[in-house]
Amino acid sequence: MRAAVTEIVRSALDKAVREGALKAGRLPDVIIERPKKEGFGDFSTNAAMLLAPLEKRPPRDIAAVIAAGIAEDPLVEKCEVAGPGFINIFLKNSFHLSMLGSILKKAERFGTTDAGRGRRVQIEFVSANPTGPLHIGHGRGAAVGDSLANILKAAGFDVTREYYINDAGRQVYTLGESVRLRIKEIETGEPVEFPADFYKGEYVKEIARDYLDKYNAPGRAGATPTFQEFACSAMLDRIEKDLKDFRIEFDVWYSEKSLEEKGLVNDTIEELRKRGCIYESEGALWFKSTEFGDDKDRVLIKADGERTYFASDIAYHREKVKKGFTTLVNVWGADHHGYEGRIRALLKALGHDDSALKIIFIQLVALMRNGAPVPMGKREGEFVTLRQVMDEVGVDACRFFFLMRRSDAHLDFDLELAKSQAPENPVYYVQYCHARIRSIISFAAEKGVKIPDEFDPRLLERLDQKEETGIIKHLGSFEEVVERAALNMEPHRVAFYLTELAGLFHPYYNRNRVVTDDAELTIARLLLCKAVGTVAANGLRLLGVTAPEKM
RNA sequence: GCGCCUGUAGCUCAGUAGGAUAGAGCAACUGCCUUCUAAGCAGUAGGCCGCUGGUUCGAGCCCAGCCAGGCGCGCCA
Repeated sequence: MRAAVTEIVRSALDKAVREGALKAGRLPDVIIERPKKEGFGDFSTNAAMLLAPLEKRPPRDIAAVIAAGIAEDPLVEKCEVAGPGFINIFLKNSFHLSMLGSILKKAERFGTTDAGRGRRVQIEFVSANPTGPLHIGHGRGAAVGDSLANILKAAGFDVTREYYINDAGRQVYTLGESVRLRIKEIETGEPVEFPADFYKGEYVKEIARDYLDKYNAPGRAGATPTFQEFACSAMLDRIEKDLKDFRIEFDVWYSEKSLEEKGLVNDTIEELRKRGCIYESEGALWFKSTEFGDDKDRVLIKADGERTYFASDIAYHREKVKKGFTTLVNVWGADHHGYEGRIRALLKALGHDDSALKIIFIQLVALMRNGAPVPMGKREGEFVTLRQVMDEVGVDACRFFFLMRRSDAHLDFDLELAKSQAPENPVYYVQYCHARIRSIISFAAEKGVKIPDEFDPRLLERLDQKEETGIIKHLGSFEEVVERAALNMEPHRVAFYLTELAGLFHPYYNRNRVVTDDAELTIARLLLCKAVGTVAANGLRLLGVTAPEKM
């Protein structure tokens, strides 16, 4: 929609240059915006103000020339110069009506564009350590990552979802040992003393019991996995199940352990060494990351010969780059922002442009109940799990709430609000918009009114109320919203868009009867309703939220 | 101390690439409505966009400095 208007303005500028009304100098990029005020038209441009210094003429004079050209376009109702030199463009209602027609035609495809031109994007998210269940913070990252992947796909990118499994190193070892102690506890019936850094959650006991059921059964023979292997894989199963129930599936589960097994960690260190980015000091092996903008150099191999976590991370990111993605997205908890510098340093050290890397930081979630914070014991593994929250409020509300705010802003998640079937709950407000439309359509069907697949476009001219035009205009901006959400990697824009759409539709419904004795008007309004329902469903799908038929 | 994020209406938050008189929802106040499903309507009120300076035709947005809150600054993962 905006593209069409951009074209109109551009050709008016070209024409002015051709006719000598403007100098043929460099024309600035045409910026088209949607004015906040209705009186400023459907679109406006500040092109004249940008040209003023180059033309050395008052912006309003230039605006008048351009506006005259724009006004000649058949799609344009009128074109005015306003304020310091804005050009306000008012489109003919027929333009909006044809927009509605094209939305109905595109149906579930409406909202998809080819802005990404098939460029490959990898988005790595969640990547929680398999040492405990997913908590509420992981949930937010999961919702953001998954929805962003949907949005990028809709905007024409080729998206791969990836989960990096930290199945090597100290933490999973400790998990295995924790399970071993619990098993001992069960077998001996005596309480066992647990070291401070061991995992003490209930899930460890469950895994211990599972292990005993499976491998200590009488008459069992054959190979027995290590506690570590068993515990890690059991934890991953749980995580995968939680995610699946949260409607998230990954294309790739990438194992940290496999990096080591394939010798990729060594390869990466060797490559860095060849590039002169490695040195030894105090018995440890260092990556000279400060040469590439990091705060301090980083240890890869400790004096005791152990690798650091970062050593596998450099190998992992080297593999990502080798796969040929044009964009790498990492969704991290805000507590990881200190890692950005070293990863960027690595990419630069390997000779790559680090601007391909985009890191999205997810701020913490504060759970609230009726406006008061829910106390979250951080110690002893007593955190609120994603499972608890999605079981309590439902997946739809949970996902929507995670996506209602910018990722880098703190989120107050009110459990009671999320559950309530009340207008102040934005999830129900939006979903109900869809359900209500389905209900209207089936009511019409009962009355024998069917929505035709093909119709005379002139029928839509009955949609002549300002409110109706307003809804159509909002529908028309959906593609731009998806595109912007994709390019800026801000899924919350879609959630806001949907809340606004519902906020336009509900009042319209309240004031206007759709199914009436006026057959033409009924069809026209049904078509409008259908379009709203389609866009609501398309938007909700991007968020991973269902669009119910009934509520 | 250094780095990152945040600071916008009573509350929770939007604010498009620097544009015009800064918006929404909730809460509050006034008056209505009860429907194709109740999640509504009309109106009112509410603001030093953390503070100070700068950049320019124009700043909530960009720059510098301060203030406040959160997070991070290991040969931890």
